[in-house]
Amino acid sequence: MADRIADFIDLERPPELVAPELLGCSVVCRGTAAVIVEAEAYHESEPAAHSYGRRITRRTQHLFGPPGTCYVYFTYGMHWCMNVVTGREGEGAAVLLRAAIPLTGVDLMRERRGRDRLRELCAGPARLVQALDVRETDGGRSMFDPRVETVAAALRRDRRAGPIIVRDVEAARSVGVELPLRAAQIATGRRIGISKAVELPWRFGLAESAWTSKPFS
DNA sequence: GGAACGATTGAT
DNA sequence: TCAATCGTTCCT
Repeated sequence: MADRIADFIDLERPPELVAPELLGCSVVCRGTAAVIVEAEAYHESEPAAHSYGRRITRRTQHLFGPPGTCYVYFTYGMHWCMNVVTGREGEGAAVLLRAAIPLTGVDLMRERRGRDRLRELCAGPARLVQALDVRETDGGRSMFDPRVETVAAALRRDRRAGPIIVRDVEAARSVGVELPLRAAQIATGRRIGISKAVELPWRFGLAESAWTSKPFS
């Protein structure tokens, strides 16, 4: 099963190469779906990463799992964020999903978020997790299944199933994202909310998109 | 044991 | 600009 993940996207590479390829892919979870427009790369070799210094704790254990694993963490005493593990098992690399365009189950998202404005439902890592109802217990599970290739198929899974990522060209097109993306459509910049390794341009996003957590300047 | 600090968000 | 809020990290 794990070997077939490579048929989908080659996740066994550095996060700064995987992150831009996740743009335009759809995350589907518990009756909702959204198209990814912003993501950041983190690697154990730089101090902004939770895996820096090979710190393997209860919190970070899934960050060292096989590529495709979901890493969910709690922060600021109240928020949860989700990552996709990349690289080799035990490496500690991941891509933080930061923003997406709501695609399916918008009413559910509004209910979960307690907010109405479409623009703010999935624009931010903790907002995205809340809108999709991603849970702590989803950590450690794979976010890829080669048998599930479309948003519709992902939505047909067991309602209790956690987040899964698909590359659905039609779904992306329905919210104005044409795949494959051209290089010029991918913006890069400094990662948000960190105080170390701030110079790395490892934030990736859909250029000019109104759906990112912050504009790329 | 204790202090400081978050890969954030929403209100002022 | 600032408070909320609590697990993790790091120091004593």
